[in-house]
Amino acid sequence: MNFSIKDVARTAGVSVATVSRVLNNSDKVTEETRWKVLRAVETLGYVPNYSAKSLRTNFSRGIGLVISHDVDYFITFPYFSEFIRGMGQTLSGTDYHLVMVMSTDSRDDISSHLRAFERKVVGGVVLFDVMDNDKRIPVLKKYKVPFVVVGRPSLDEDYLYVDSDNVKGGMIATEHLFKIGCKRVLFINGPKGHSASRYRLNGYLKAHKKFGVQVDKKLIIYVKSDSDMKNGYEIVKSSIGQIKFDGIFVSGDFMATGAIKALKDSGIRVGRDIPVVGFDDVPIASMVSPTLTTVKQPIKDIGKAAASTLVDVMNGRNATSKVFDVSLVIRQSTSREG
Amino acid sequence: MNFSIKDVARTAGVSVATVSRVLNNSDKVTEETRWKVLRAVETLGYVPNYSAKSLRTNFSRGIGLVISHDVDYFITFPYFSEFIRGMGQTLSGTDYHLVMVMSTDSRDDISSHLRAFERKVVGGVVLFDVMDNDKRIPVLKKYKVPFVVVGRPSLDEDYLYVDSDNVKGGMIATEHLFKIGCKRVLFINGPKGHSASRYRLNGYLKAHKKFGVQVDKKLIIYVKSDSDMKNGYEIVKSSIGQIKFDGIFVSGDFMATGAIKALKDSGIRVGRDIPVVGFDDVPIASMVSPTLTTVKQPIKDIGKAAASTLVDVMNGRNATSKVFDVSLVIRQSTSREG
DNA sequence: TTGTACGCGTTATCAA
DNA sequence: TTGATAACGCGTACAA
Repeated sequence: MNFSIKDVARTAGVSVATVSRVLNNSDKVTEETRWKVLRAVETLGYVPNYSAKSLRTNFSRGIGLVISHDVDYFITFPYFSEFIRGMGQTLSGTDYHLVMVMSTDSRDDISSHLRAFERKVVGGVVLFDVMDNDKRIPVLKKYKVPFVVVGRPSLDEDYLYVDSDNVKGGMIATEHLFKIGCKRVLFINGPKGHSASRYRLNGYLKAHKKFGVQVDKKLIIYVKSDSDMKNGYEIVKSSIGQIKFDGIFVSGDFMATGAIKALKDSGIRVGRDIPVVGFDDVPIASMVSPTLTTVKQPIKDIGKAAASTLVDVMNGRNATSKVFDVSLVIRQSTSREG
Repeated sequence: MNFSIKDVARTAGVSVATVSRVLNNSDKVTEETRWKVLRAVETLGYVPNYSAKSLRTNFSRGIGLVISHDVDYFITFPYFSEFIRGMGQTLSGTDYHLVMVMSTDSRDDISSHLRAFERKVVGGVVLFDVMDNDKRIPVLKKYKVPFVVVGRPSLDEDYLYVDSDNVKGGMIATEHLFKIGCKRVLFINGPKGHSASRYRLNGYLKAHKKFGVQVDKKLIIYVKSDSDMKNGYEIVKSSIGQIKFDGIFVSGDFMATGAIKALKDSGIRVGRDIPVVGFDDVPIASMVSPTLTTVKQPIKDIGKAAASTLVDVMNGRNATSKVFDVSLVIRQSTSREG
């Protein structure tokens, strides 16, 4: 039931070399032989064996996404899902496929990436969840593994990346809160050391400068591990009474949902008393109540760009890094009417 | 930088056959030669080439998950994310890897699965999002593609599946609503034809029988396409005033979130006026307000079982289908105090 | 323009 | 217990 290139050759009455040439539309073949071959492929339902292809060409069409065991809950974040969806849309209809490697290594260990590449399970990798000066990058370079980074973890940007404009994001979120009268904006940022956290903080500070507001470092809080809803809930819960604030900027909608719940549970009116701005604009943002004002990132587009950039690199085409614009989506959580 | 088995053999002073034997701990080898080989592997940092392995053995360690282009948003559902996470946890530390194939075919087209299998990109597939009497199943059987089904789409269960007890789920959800005084429970079910929808309806009907409540077919609504939050919102919105109901059972937390929002937007108090029960118990269920009473499915466990079952099948071991228990998690959305 | 023949890295068969 | 070697399906250098 599984035909090989030989069967096609025999059926078409040509040599395997010719079949190969037609299938990889290389070299010259007459229209007639091309037609004969394609007809044979069709009748047999021939499907090329990618293992053989990969072995022969030393090239794999697997797009690697390595996920460390200890942070596998990352998969469940709406941001990540949407990102993968974007990659999928780019890869759809191509011969490339997404390979998720679940490693037992810790998140900053590159060996799983390397192994997957050497095994030819993947032909390149997407590096996400990157830290400042991520140590994995130089290693990938050293071993010549094609890769693309989601985010910008270092200043000497000597690698390909796709990112959204986090500085602008942090800025417009904070600005919006200032504009509606906030003076002391609590900033629940992502984990310290994460590149996105740094850029967003930058934007937050910029907005302060622009509006002539003094920065109070006590208002800047980093979540310990990765951002999730519980963090948002607990941080706000414990901040109430401890720190004075009249607005909240949360680095992630999921967390913001938790923050809002904490306010509500404390009898504080979201919007009227304390406005809240999130980040990402994932689907739940428009379904929670109050609906969430947030910084919209084109996550799907970032995923698409990551995939196409990586494929380009894998094929030796030159590609360029991209930074995507963000925008503020104003909803109920910053409405003073609420 | 990429060593082959030959290099290992040369370094260890043995033949490639011996190296292969050691690496696949087949056959007999003396402790001494085994040690020599392993040492050589270690020093060279040898990593086997899976393409070659796959070519030779006609076996692929890719666990296939085919996603149709037209329903790719499925990826973003919390249920799916958690499911993948479960699979990942089982696969972590093994040589198997998850392969997501984005197809351009429609969802009931099996050809992408077949192609991925014939290409040896995957060695088996997970079939999810199945319909009653899914036509893909007999085809997979015919072509001897190892597979496992998530759900139970047909009565002659002549295939391996993992599922949760949807009948019980539908039953305990409805029962709970009856117990707190509801008489007319609006049931927003998944799409018609989906196997899970059928089982949950079954449970819904059973509860009616048990409590001696007449079933009003007008109260049973199927979402058109796949369940999402908007469906929940719009269905409830348009039902208010049209149909009399005093409780809602929604087949999915995401949709339930939409349903709750619709009630709130209409000035109806969730819980006190109209209690709502969801399904799944995804993370947002405990973060929305009111928090959501829901049927908890062990989604991650289902994912784990799907992966391990498929690996068993791929290796010719015999495996058994599994049905996972569900339970009711009572929260605020069914509290009369709310 | 087309065909022959080799080799990619691995496993399995057969001899030794 | 170990080694030599054929074969898996494919692409390509070289020959025709």
